[in-house]
Amino acid sequence: MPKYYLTTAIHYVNDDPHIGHMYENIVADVIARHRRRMGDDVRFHTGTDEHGQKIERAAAREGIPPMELADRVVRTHHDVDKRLDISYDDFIRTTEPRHRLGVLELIRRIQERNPDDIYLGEHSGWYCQSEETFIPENQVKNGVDSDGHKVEWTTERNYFFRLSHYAPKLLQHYRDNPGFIWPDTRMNEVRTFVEQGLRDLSISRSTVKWGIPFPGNPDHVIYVWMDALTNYVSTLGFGSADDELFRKYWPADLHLVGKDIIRFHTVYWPAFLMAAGIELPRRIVGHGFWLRDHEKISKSLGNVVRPYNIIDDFGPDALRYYVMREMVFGQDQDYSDQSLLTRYNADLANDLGNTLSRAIKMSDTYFGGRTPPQRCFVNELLDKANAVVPAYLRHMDDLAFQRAIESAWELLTEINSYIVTREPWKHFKENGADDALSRILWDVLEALRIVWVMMAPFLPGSTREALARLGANPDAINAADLEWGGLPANAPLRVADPIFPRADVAQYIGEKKVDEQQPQQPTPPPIETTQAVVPGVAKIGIEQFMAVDLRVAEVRAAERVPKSKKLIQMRVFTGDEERTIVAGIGTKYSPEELVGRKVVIVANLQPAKLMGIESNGMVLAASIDGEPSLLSVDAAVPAGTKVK
RNA sequence: CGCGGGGUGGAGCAGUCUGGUAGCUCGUUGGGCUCAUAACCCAAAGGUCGCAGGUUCAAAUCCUGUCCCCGCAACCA
Repeated sequence: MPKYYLTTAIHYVNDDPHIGHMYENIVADVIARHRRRMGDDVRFHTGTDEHGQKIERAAAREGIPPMELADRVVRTHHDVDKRLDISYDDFIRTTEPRHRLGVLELIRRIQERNPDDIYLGEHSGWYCQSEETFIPENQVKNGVDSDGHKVEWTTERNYFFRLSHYAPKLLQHYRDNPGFIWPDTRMNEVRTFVEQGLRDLSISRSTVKWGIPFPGNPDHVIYVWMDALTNYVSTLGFGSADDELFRKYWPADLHLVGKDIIRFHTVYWPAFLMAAGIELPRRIVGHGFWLRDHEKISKSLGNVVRPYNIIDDFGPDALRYYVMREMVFGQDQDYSDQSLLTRYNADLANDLGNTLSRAIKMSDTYFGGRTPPQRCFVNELLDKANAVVPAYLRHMDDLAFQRAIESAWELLTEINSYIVTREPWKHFKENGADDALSRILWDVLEALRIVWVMMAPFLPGSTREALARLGANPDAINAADLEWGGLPANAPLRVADPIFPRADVAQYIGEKKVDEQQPQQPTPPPIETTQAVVPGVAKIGIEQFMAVDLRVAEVRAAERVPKSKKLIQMRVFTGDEERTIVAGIGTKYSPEELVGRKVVIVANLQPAKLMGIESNGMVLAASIDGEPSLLSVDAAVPAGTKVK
């Protein structure tokens, strides 16, 4: 029995699961269920990534230990996975001892095999004392970070991984294994990145406490990505006394990840493994994102999607079906409850569910609650099934889930068409429940059974129910069950309520719209209020305010900064001199309309370089969601006038 | 010339690698059926495949140029 090891990325516990997490787990689950029934010995893992500074800080803001935050979010992940019927074999948390063993073993093997690959080096950057962390260059302004804390240029000694040595080996691996990264566009992207050369990677932090201590130097914590990636082997017992699973299932056959972290999985991870002398995973698959109105979903935009209501009201299979059917695998796709329910009604209620109802009802009526006594092995439904099933299987293997579902639907459509053409009700009236009618209805039920078997990985719960109603074995969903002839004759079947009751879309959207706009009630309060200004700002004295030199200035010339998105470079007259100011207001204002305008500026700001241009001051503007609105004064006020 | 994705009937999308009558879902219109969840079946209307050139017997598809939209990266002093 061939083994098949697949994983999702482990999810970061700084937030409750949303549509993105759900999607990734659903896709992995569909693959896992499909591989299982095709006869593979499947191992399917998911989990959570719980270390690192973000968690440390998020927990600190709530005034709780990091572990408490992690525990809480992990519970919601467990809960959501359960509600979505995710059939994972193991769930790893990076805070577990077994994970720590795996990470330490990975480092040990690298040090043993390639002693030069991990070395102590220096890392320089803006360091913030109060937050005990390095602040990215772009968040530092005038010696202060975005939260207003003082930063200093600091050099820290860190452990580094000699990633630079692995660029040629990685490129060779990409060449030798064209299927290593999927889809191809991602492969091209990664290859281009690696061809530009790789810099060594800092793999320890002395400024973070929440993590795994670096071996031999407990002042350092292992960098979160090195920590996190190792989950794929630590779950299998790598580094522990019992590594039987590791020996059996590694290398992974498929790592399923979001396209945003494809680089970590196709560059860092393989390089670590090469250095440690461990076999590389067979394939990394990067899926697309769910968008909202063509925009990326993010917490700061407040458009996070958590379709818990949908799951509650329509069942896990409604969501599972929608995400698998609607998204071209690998690409981005818009999410909306509206389109989900439209899909649900059109496909699941009207087609799949309704066909089940009508077929079962007829057989129930004509053949006394049983499947027809006569089976049939020559007809157009059989031909259609024989044509469709291989195509379906091919699409499943190609990760073309959308097309696989479409293949199943080809047969389903044919069934409905067949019913109308044969008019079983008319046949029954004219001839009673004779052999011919028996064969017609058995065809219908049998073809329908095959449709459901094809849908089994996507709709696990509903499929069991449907097969039971059809008089078939609810667990018979394997490759052999895709062949014509599986439905027993004269077996009891069951009439029941619609398996997918139609949704009143307009009414539902009207009532439940809250689900799209607001977080769920049980959701903890937002953890990171990104640059939320108002509440936390400290009071300052008048003398501090007076230290700010605000002045009226006249814009004399303005032009866009080439290649920037929103930067406008201006020459402004401040009463006694002209100076250059660069401002990020290009999304709202054009250079033409700025010229001649009077604006208010901070005249005594330290100069700063933006896109290589020195800016001497800041133009004041009120901004709503990043959309600036300039402060203005009466035209009569001369340039240079002080503002207070 | 930073990296990448996209522009196809009213809406949302396939198709582009491997040129050959432009396809799917929803919606609209007409007809049919009554077994079924006002479901199902048949048919119709509706597209200069962003724009301009080129290659070819033939271009949504290949090549060149160009415009627009969206992510990422770098900038919002």
